[in-house]
Amino acid sequence: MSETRRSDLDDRADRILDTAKDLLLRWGYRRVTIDEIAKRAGVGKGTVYLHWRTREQLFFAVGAREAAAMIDAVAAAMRADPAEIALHRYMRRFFVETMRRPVLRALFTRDAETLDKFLSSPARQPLQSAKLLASREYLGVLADHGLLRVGLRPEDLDYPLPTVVLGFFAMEPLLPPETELTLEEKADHLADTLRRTFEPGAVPSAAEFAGAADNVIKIFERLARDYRDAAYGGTDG
Amino acid sequence: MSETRRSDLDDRADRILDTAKDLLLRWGYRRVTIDEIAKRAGVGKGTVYLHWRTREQLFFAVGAREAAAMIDAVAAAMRADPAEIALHRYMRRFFVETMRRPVLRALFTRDAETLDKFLSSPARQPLQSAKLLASREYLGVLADHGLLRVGLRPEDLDYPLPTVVLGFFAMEPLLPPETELTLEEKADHLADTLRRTFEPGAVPSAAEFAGAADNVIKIFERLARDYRDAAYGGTDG
DNA sequence: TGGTGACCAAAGTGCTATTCTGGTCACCAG
DNA sequence: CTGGTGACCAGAATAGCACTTTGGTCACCA
Repeated sequence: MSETRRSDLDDRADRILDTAKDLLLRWGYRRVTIDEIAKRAGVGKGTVYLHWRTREQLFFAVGAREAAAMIDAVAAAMRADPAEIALHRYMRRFFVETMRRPVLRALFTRDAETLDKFLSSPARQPLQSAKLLASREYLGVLADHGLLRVGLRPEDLDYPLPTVVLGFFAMEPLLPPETELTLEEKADHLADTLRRTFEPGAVPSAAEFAGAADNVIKIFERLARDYRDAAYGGTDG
Repeated sequence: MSETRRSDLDDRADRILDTAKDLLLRWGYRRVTIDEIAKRAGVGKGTVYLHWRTREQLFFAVGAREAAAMIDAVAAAMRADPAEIALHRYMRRFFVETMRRPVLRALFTRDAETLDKFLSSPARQPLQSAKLLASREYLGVLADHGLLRVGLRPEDLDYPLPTVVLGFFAMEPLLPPETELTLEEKADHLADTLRRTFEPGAVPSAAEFAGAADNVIKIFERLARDYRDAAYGGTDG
């Protein structure tokens, strides 16, 4: 939430991204044209290309901005309650905040109609590594503060953690329509699974969370900033 | 593995299914024609239709027969060692045996090239419910014999169990090619997750497994039979 | 009477003409 | 002079059509 200096250009970028996001959700990736976005955002088509090099990068920016907002929400929760940095609490919130944002939900549940080839965008590459790095650092801090099961090293989670989380996203489109589970209940199951599988048996003390919270929050703030930079800087960095 | 009476018709069905499976794996769902299957199986095209009503049902039968064989392997392992009925051992083997059978692997990892619209086949409906029922019964037996965490009722697993398992299948196509994890290692992670999440902290005694094993094995034998019936009886039941 | 393969409708494929749209850049308003 | 624009163009997407393939049937036959 730290107010970085915002230029008029960023405001215009936001207007364009708002329009693009709106049309993306209403029409789906394929049907939205740059012309239409420019018209509705009240700018010339060329102006769009002053911000992003290609159509693909523009839509990537839509996703990156949403992701940044989602991570902001995660970091804010951690600031409000240090216990929120626990793996199961973090991933629980990650799940809920992602599913509540239509663009991200479509991304994570692979809504083909909305997203199409959006996924394979090569623009995601640099952010993928930023995300991986942040994840590694985060788990490192947890391990250092005894917030992972004893003997569990951060890299031990490289495979099983994303795999389990993926299951909860991938299950969404397969759930029968009459399912009565709320989003919160699903999130609880995810949290329960992660806590039992990866966290210590005894609940850590508030002091242990407090000691690690600052570092963890910094990691997520930086990650959010990386996403935002990727969204606006479009052309380079 | 119980030898049910096999007719000449079943032998012919097997020859056709063998051919269909072979071509399915080599050419993919789309390219395989009924003509080609009939020719290679040494029967007339009309004969294929004496066994299955549609092309879709024929390929469904290919999958059902594989599934039956996979469940046979699971049941055999349980017969050899009653401890194999534990949830984490069962799902571990389920995962390994599924991934080792190309047809099932393609099905579970959603290999689009091989399978295409194979998935949405309405013929799967009746087996889905058979599978669901078997799963419920199995979990019921586990609960009755103290092989689930105390307080955990079978229906409590309806959502989180398939969800976690799904993650391990869905992750497959997303793993970077240079991953060094073996199938066994992945299976170990799955087993570990399930054991910690759903099973009692203390390892149950051999007697507890032995008491439940007969019932559990019966459930899986019946399920295998249901799959086999669906594969051959094509037209009705 | 169980099995077959010629037959047919319908779906799929390849090809061409036409439309659409991402991306550029000469030009202009402030 | 400079940030912004929209007419313009190449190449990609789409529609339309002729032609081929193939799932499924059934009259016939060994």
